[in-house]
Amino acid sequence: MPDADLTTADENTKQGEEARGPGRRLHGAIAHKLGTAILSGKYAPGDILSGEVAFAEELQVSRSAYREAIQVLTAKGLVASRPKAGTRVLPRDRWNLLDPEVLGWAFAGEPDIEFVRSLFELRAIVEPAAARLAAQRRDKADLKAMKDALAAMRRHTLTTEAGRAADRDFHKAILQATRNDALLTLSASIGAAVNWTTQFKQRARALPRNPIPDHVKVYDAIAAGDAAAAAEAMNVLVDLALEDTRSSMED
Amino acid sequence: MPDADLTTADENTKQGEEARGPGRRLHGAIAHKLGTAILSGKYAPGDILSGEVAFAEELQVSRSAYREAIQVLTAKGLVASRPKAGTRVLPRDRWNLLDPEVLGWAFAGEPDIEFVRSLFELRAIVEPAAARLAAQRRDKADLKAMKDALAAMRRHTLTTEAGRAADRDFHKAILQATRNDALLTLSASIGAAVNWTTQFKQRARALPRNPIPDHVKVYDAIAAGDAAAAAEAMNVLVDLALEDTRSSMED
DNA sequence: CTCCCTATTTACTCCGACATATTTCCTGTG
DNA sequence: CACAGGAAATATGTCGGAGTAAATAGGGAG
Repeated sequence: MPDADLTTADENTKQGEEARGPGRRLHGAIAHKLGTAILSGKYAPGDILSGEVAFAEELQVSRSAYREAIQVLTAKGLVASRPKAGTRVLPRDRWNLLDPEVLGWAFAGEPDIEFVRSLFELRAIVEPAAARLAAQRRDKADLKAMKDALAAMRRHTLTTEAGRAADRDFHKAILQATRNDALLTLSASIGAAVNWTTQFKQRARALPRNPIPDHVKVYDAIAAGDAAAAAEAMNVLVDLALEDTRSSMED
Repeated sequence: MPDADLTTADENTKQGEEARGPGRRLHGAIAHKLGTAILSGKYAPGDILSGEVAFAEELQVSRSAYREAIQVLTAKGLVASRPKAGTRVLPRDRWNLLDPEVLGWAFAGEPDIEFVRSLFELRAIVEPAAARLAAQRRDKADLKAMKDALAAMRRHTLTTEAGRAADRDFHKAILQATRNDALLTLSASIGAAVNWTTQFKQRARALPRNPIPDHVKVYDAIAAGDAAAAAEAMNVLVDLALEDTRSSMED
């Protein structure tokens, strides 16, 4: 049972607009709290969060707020509610792990290293193929977006937030060039995951090598329309990230 | 604006448990209605669904029900609500297209053929790589699950629902053998999409070729632990589906 | 004539109570 | 002793109202 009160919910009412924090609404804060609890394993699949009124009292909020939070969790496939039976945590394979918010919850506490590995493995599968398609379908605007992102990466290093944002922009530009909405959505999730990992572990040694030349190789191949070279160049990039993840697993 | 009343919501109260219909709850029905409206383009990104009370009256439901529905849409990244500004439809790149429910909404009306193509393209990228991993990591239980699914596919043909379910089970067993939760979640979405397409267009000519031998080749390669052969065999499978999608685009 | 400050309108957010459906337990019968 | 039917208990689903934050429009000053 959650013993902590919801004093953390007070902060979100203060910060106004587009905060990325625990949730800018009351029910958002509750969803964050419950979501992290589920993702961290505090509530295992099959457990029932019985007692709508009990939880509402526990969290010092009205039943409506608690109910809206449950609605969010239900929408993401984490729980399912049935009258009398209570709210049950669904099995993992029903969870929508690719949801950016769920990803945030997964990385809020101690992220499961196996899950991080699976995400980078997925990235290693998708991005080279995306680079291949981008090489075939990119237009001038796409190339300009990639070029701008590269320039920004050179100005700021990857140790700064601006530099990491430029890195994300570069990959996003590639995904946009694929003219594939499903891929684009997927990349948004993966990008968020990568962002969370870098934010979680601020390890300085994470950049053992200058990433710019590898990125330039990807760009050149896409600009030249060489699909095979683009896929191979991107393969080098993501394999480096995958290796980095594997090495950090041994810590 | 939605002119139809929500009499369709009555049916969901009757059917009890795990119905796959428009929504087994009232707010679920509203979310379905609004979700399909957004996915079909009836409400374009940037449009505001202003008037909580107006919509609630329009739909003949209470504000709470409408509000819960909006909460679901918000959780899936389709809309964002702010005081005074109203509820605004977010740009497409914020949408969680991989959410099974969103996929259902996309296929509820006239599915966008470009989007269907992008989904099958994603499948063509992911599944061969998944087969490769499965060949390296599968154990006896995985192989048994695949074998059982194959047997079920032989018993029922793909023209029946049971046969298609067996097909999904086969692919799911492969994805489970990858030991990759992110891939598994993704395959659930893709499987739902494939299911929706077959359900949407009941074209008899969609099966020009006996799919069993191709599936057996995938199974044999995975059982043998031959990663390259597994990837190639799966490639044949998904390329056939992709070609089928492309040909149906010309209708 | 333009810019800034203020007040009003507007629409979302939160709250507490009522109605309803379902599960479980108990009792009676075969 | 086992099974079926009914009643009670409990959680979910629904409803209308009050509070609050924000955007727009209007007025005043520069």
